[in-house]
Amino acid sequence: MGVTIYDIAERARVSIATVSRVLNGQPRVSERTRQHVLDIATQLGYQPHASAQSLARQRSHLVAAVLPMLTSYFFMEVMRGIHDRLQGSDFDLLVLPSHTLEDVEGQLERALQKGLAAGVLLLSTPLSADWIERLKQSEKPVVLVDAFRPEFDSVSVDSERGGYVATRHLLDLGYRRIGLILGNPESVPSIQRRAGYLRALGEARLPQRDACIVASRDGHNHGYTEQAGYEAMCAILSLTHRPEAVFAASDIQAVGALRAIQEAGLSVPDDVALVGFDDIQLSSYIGLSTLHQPIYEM
Amino acid sequence: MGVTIYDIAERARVSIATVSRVLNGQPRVSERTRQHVLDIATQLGYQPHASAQSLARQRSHLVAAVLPMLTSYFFMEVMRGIHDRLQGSDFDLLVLPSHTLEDVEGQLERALQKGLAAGVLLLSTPLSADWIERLKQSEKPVVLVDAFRPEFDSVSVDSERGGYVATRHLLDLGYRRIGLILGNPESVPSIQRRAGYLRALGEARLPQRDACIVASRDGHNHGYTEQAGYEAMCAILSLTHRPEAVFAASDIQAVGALRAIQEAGLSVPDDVALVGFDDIQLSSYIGLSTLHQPIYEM
DNA sequence: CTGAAAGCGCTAACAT
DNA sequence: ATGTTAGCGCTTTCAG
Repeated sequence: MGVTIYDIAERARVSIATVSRVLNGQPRVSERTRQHVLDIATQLGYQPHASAQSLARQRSHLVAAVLPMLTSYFFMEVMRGIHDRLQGSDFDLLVLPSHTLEDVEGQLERALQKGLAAGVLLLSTPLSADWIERLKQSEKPVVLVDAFRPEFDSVSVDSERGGYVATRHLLDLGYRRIGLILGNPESVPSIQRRAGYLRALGEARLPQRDACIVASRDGHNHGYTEQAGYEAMCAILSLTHRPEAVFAASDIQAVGALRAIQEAGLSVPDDVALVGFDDIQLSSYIGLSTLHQPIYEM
Repeated sequence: MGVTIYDIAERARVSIATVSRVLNGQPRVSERTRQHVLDIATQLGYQPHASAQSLARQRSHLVAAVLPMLTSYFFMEVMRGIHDRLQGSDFDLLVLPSHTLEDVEGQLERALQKGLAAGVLLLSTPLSADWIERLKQSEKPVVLVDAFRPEFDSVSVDSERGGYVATRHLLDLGYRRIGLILGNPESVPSIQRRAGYLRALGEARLPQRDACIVASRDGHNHGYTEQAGYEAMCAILSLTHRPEAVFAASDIQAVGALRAIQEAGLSVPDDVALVGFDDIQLSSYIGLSTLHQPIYEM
């Protein structure tokens, strides 16, 4: 069924060691046998057995990425970024997505499993002190994306900037009471967008009212759902001093928020201005600013 | 560095065979030793070596998914679908994304590599007769998603329906000359959306003008880019009988198309109506209709 | 119920 | 330049 180096060795009348050397491009082989072995290998359609190779070499060619399923745009961009850098590196990508925060631990466990991945990528992943310790002791290179810990190499996505820009936009339009709809409060992008939002308000010397900030506690998709947006907007609409404008941290939540506004018999933007974090429009602001070094390390 | 079954065997004063049996929940072990071994295993923080296990068992716990990077929405939904069904199956997902059609072959090769993946998932992937043959001989279970070949199990995404609904919508609004902007013509979703578009026109007994259908030949992201949408719209605008409405097969292309319209000094929808395949809005139409059986097979 | 031993396919000393 | 051999960590007969 599967062609092994033994099959090649037999046909080529050499030892498996020689075959291995040829296949790995090692020096101490005569040009003649090299060609011969190579010919037979292609002729037989040989493919190395990935697991056997990993076991013998004591290292795999897989990179595990633990990442939350947030908005599709975010997810896709991150995948694209990783993929582009993995191109030609002969590393393959193992994705360990997490719908909820609870999923994360299991996926981290997976990512650190012996003999599975050579390196670990953590995307927008909240880490407990406990896990930081385990990651450090894991011997595997760990890179954080869209999060920062002094202990690890990291790459960041400027979610803070996105939050700032969107809020600033509303301020420029003249709105003063601005609400904010976030995903789960522990979610890294939420924390950052919130920071950007607060920075914009601070610069405008406007009061920061906690009641205007509504984060979702629904764990599903880390709170980045239409339903979460709907509920958050309902909460905001019921405030005494209702905000004049609302910034939803993701487009999917904006859709839910819009529904809430309409059901309340209000209109956009006359009664309440609504700015979704329209992923496509704002894409230019989100630019992935990468630190290349860590990637090459793996 | 890594705890092996030898370490456990030594501490537990049993053979590695027994340890293996316990760890695999096999029957012929006394309850006493079972507990003992289990205790020591957790105490030592044992984790099986993934590659060693795959090699010995002659099967891996990985599923390879070859998928094109189309629109983020499509990508995400598909990932979500796969992930949900992989949940609890102890299979992990290896993603092999393709930016262009040329990438696909390399990824297919990867997916079929010995000892790597236990099963292969092909998403919206155009297959040559050559590859169909190789896939059939690969011994691995192959499942097609958003594509159909009698040779394999398949799951479909109703792109045809999406194309139909969108076109129908424009017809209902009274438009008669409707243009269509697609991704690469070979791309499966393009083919299907085109079919849906044609069906809608057919039902309305309207002529099908090929000039109104513009597919992208830019391989990048299979033609699903802002630039491709822009160019396609430019081509459409230059037609003698310019369409009154245009349906772009993806939202990202619609953005490019919009830019083209504006640059031409025209307005939407007065001069040209534009319907993007707004992923969020149409999400209900795209529903993944799944065939569960193949998944369980793997 | 448990242990010894033979692989799984490949790599990497260590010979020759 | 090439072959022999001992693992890599785990599973799985086959004996007992």
